[in-house]
Amino acid sequence: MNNLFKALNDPTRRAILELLKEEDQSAGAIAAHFDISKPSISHHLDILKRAELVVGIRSGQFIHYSLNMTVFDEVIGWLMQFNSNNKK
Amino acid sequence: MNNLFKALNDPTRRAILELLKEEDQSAGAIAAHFDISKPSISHHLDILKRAELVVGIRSGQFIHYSLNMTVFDEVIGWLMQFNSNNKK
DNA sequence: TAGATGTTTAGGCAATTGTCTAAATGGTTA
DNA sequence: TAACCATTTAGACAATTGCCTAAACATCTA
Repeated sequence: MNNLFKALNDPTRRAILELLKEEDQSAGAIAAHFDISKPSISHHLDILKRAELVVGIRSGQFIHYSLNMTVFDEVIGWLMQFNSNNKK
Repeated sequence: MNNLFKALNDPTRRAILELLKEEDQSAGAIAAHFDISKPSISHHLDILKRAELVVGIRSGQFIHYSLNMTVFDEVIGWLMQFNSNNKK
């Protein structure tokens, strides 16, 4: 849960997720959307990978990144506990 | 959205939210649950307040903190966009 | 008004984070 | 194999974060 919020706590990483929501993309294609160096994007992708929010699959020279939707449910679940009316 | 994830990206702050889910509490009562100085807890509360995740209402010397449930929906809404099947 | 209690503000410090450039790794193709 | 392209790793640096102690502020009560 901590890794998840850490990964989500950055505008660039959230933008990457929104990009991947539209279409799976290679690391380079992702980087092309930002005014940030490729190594930095690579680092962001690593953090997203560790949080299991994205998955990277190598295909030749390219590594194609895509969302791992299931993990989002975990965060949603944590947040949902506050919306139920089980106050003491 | 940025302030929200920033506020949520800390174990102590998330624990404070879980405490307040059970019962509204004063700043001092909240601090008593942690092995952290009161000023530090006060600072955490300030961050939660800025994110509008909690509300503090003074009652005499005490300030009673409670959750502002509505804001949680904003985060849930952002996360939900990834679970729909509107991929291109 | 003093003194006591609850909370926040101020200032400082170590750890973490996001960025960069340079160099290394993995894979393709001539 | 050599040149090339895609990506990551390494190392450095400034900005941010979370913690602390000391001091200030706010409120109540004697």
